[in-house]
Amino acid sequence: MKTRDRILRTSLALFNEEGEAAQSAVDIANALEMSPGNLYYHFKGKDAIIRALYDGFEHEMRIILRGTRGKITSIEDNWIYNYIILEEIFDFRFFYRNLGELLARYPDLAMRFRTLLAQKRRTITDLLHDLKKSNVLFLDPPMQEVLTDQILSAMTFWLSMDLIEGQHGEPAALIHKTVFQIMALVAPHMGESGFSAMQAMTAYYETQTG
Amino acid sequence: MKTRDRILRTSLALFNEEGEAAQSAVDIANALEMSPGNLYYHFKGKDAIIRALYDGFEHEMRIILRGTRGKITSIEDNWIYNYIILEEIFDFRFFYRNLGELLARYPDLAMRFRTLLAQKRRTITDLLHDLKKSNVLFLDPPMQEVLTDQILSAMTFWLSMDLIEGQHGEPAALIHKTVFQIMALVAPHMGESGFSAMQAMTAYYETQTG
DNA sequence: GTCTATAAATGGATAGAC
DNA sequence: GTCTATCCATTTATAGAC
Repeated sequence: MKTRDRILRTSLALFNEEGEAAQSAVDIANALEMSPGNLYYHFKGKDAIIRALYDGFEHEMRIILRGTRGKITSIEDNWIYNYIILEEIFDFRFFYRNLGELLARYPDLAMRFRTLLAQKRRTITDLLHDLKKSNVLFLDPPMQEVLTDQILSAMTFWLSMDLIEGQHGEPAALIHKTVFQIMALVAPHMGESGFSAMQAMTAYYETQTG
Repeated sequence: MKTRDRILRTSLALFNEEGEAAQSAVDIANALEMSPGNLYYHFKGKDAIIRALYDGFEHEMRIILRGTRGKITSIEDNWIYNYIILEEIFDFRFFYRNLGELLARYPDLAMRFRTLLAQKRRTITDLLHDLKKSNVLFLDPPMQEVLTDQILSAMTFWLSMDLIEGQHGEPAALIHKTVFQIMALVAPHMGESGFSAMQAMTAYYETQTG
């Protein structure tokens, strides 16, 4: 593997496990058993590494967001789709655990992240629209706005909440729990079928965790 | 005013406006037109200042959380109560905009914040319980759990979301919007009256924001 | 491409005079 | 209580040898 890629891989792992703030350029070099000088030959510094990592994240996320135009028409599809998004976020969790800090430090990334968030918002809107058309969901426009915000928030801060709460369990369980919480935001708007769908989800959730 | 209090007041203002991470001990001293040495005479460093500020926040918040045992029985009471909590959080917004960072740096504060969060959770649970008793709300226990999480999340990350989204408007409008979003989490569980209550809230919200 | 060595900058902290 | 002066530690960044 090329040195550049090794640096990115190791940095990502370090950031995810120990937190981005705790790692200096020298720490990264040490973890790679490489001199700081060499690290600086490949990347101008920690900033450049973080930007390169964000490039990767953004690229992947855009593919996911674009990949499902009009294909999500059932609650089950929706469930899977949420899973895919959350898995991707989890792979770059260092970024989401430090959002405020990072976006304040890199205004260019802040702008790009906002654009990505707007894209995500559009995807959620489309998705809710499709579910309404399939008569799975019943929402008036203002409530749809609010629900979109709620989903977007849940998808952005689940990792922060986990960090705050302390006891970290299995990543799979955390992602599963978060998907469940997102579905629970939608469930109350599913009318008659909503109650039973929620029951089924709860039951399913219980077999997964309890 | 005592020097100690001047330091706390100015630090809080600086942290809230410029972000905690951007301020060094020397910056704070400069803002107070005071030597760093003098600052260190009163506080062992930025750490001690932050801890003192957190003491204040925790004290106030505990009073608010305890202050309304069994007094919230209507949706309107609930609205006001949310307002009071969010105003208090806003006064110490630097803390909430940097939660991850700060709690990682001060494990003792992390522990205290978790305890406070648990207290808040209990308050929300009690509150939902009272609203159920008053026949305003209809929830089965698992859904109540989920709704509690949703409310707690909304109350914890509204400032982060505002920071990310960029264009900051009036603080009052932001708080108002957040209260509305929290009420919108509850509204779908209010049965027949829920729809009309939500309509009324939306109308009211619209008159407030334009 | 990779290393060693070192400079430059920053922020945290203290001693001692007033 | 407050100031000046200074020191220490950490991190970023570069020059030049191999």
